Amino acid sequence: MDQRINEVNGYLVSIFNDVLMIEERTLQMSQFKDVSIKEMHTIDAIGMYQEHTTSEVAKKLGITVGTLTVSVNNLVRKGYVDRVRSETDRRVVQLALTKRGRLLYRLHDKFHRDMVKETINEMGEKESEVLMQGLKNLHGYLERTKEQLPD
Amino acid sequence: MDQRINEVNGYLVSIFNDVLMIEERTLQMSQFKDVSIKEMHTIDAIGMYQEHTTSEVAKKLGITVGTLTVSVNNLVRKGYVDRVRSETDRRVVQLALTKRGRLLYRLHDKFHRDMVKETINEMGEKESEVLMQGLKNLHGYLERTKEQLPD
DNA sequence: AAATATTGTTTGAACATCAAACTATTTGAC
DNA sequence: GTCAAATAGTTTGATGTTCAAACAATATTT
Repeated sequence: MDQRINEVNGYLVSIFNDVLMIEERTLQMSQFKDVSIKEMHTIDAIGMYQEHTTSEVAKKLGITVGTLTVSVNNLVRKGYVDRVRSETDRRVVQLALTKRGRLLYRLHDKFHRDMVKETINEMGEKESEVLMQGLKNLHGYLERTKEQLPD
Repeated sequence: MDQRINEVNGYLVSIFNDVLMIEERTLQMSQFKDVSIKEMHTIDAIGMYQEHTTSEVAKKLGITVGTLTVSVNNLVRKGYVDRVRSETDRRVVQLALTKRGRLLYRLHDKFHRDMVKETINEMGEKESEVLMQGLKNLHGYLERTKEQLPD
């Protein structure tokens, strides 16, 4: 049992590191060299479809609003994000991707989907169901742990 | 199938973010408030047992040697890491954890192990085997992807 | 012995992050 | 309706992270 725990733990850690590393390198090799991995995640959190406020995106990313403002300044300057003041509440800023931002979003999304697709294709229907259940358990445990943390 | 991919992908992303967030918050609440999550991973890469050179640790972390030198400066100042010049090759620096560094290492390791243990305990022997197989597949795919990247 | 290679450090520039002070706007209390 | 309080976002100062490039010290090769 202890052995199993170490093995699963090891795979998880490796997977985390590899995904980040591959994402980062892939970006640097693409036409989007001016985007860091953190900026990529900000673009991902802003999302393709609806507009989202600064506060919403900051919460989703788990960073402060101030940090996001700075990052969005850079992304606007580089042409990936648009800032739009809300008409109904002039305090609110809606964030949205530019055309170029959406192009990058789709590229990144494809990387993620291909990664998972490849894994699942090697497994049967039943195994992939169990894998998902395992991830769901892990996710549930983490959500419960998060709730126990102060504020 | 497409739905399954989205679900697995979603869980993976959430798990990544949650683990990082929980690790960070747990550190801030502990007696180790002066250690960031990045520094924690550096401590983890230096490891409990053998000494490792600066180059080895940098490679493991996927950062440049220069970046590691700066980070190790801080960790030495804060009392978590010792630098020892190799006797056999005076260019080489061996990195090792101090007593306090080892204490933190064990705390972090326990967090990881508890996280996985909880998940596995909720599953039967067979399911945990399948979960591991899934993670192994994913890991294999990532390793192959990594090899295809230039240097 | 001199040229070359290796190991690590330093430095300058850009980004990431937070907390706290600040501005603009909206909401609520009276 | 006005004024106080709350809310949304920005700015700023401090610290950390990261890389590339220049550098220093040491080891290896020729």
